[in-house]
Amino acid sequence: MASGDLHEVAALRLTGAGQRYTRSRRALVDVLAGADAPLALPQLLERDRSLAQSSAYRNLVVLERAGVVHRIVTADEFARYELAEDLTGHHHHLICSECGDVRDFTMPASLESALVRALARVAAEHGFAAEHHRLDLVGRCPDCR
Amino acid sequence: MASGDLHEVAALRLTGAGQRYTRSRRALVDVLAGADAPLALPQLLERDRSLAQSSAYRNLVVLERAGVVHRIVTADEFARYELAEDLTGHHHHLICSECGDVRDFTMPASLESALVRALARVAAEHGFAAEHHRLDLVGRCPDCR
DNA sequence: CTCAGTGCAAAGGATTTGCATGCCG
DNA sequence: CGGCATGCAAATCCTTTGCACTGAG
Repeated sequence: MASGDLHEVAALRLTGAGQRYTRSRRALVDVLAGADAPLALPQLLERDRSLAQSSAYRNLVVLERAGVVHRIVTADEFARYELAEDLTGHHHHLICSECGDVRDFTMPASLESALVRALARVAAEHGFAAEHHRLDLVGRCPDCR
Repeated sequence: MASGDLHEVAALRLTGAGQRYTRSRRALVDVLAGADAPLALPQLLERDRSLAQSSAYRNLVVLERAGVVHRIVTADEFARYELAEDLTGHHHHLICSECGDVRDFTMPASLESALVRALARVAAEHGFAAEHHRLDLVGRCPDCR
């Protein structure tokens, strides 16, 4: 997605949620859009020094509620943030069990759709209203092997 | 797995890791074996009042390092613990996005193995040493719908 | 002027750690 | 006896919140 479109969509979703698309919210979206993996808060602050910690946390909550940002929790200390899937495309995460680093990957469409069908059946069996699924591959990254 | 075998395996793994299989560690394994879903710490303490909070946390770390217990992190505040997969069988988690509750489920073997093959390829492409995968289905549980 | 957004500093809360005591080997 | 395990209380550290200030409309 082009950067302009991205901001347009983000602005639309925020105003739809009764929120403004301010300078620092736009900055967060910019940083996330420029990353190829989910970022933890210290990484976000590092990539844009003008961000204040508390405001960043607060704005990430706002962006998440507006459906612009997605928050993920791995085994390590920090939560990580990425743009919502409908802005980036469906993907999964490769997580290093040693350093907690995360990378994106995708699966063959045929397998993905077989998975979705199977999960829909599972959800139905348990009376759950399925929202989404999450597939993580955990291992040692090249640096930690 | 029979309860006796379970404790035998647990004892073996702990001594193998240079650790003792003490009364409270055994109690943790008992509680986890009696649950049909991963438990958060307050739930563990509740199910066995003789457990002390700090020792429980400490022993869960020991048990995890010995490969007896597996720790999972959902989006909510508490980490959850379950017995290691080789003691219970491979399974996945149905997670309620509202209350954080977790249930176990399994997938058809054919799909599971197709998944494993695809993931092996992805790991290789990224230079990762694959350890395991994690598939979560997120939705609203019957109580929260 | 009004009110949401901001940033600093302080508070929260799950988890970890220090330390004195108890118990297994 | 020696050393790990225990449990209480205190410390940690990511994250949230209180509050006074600023800026957009």
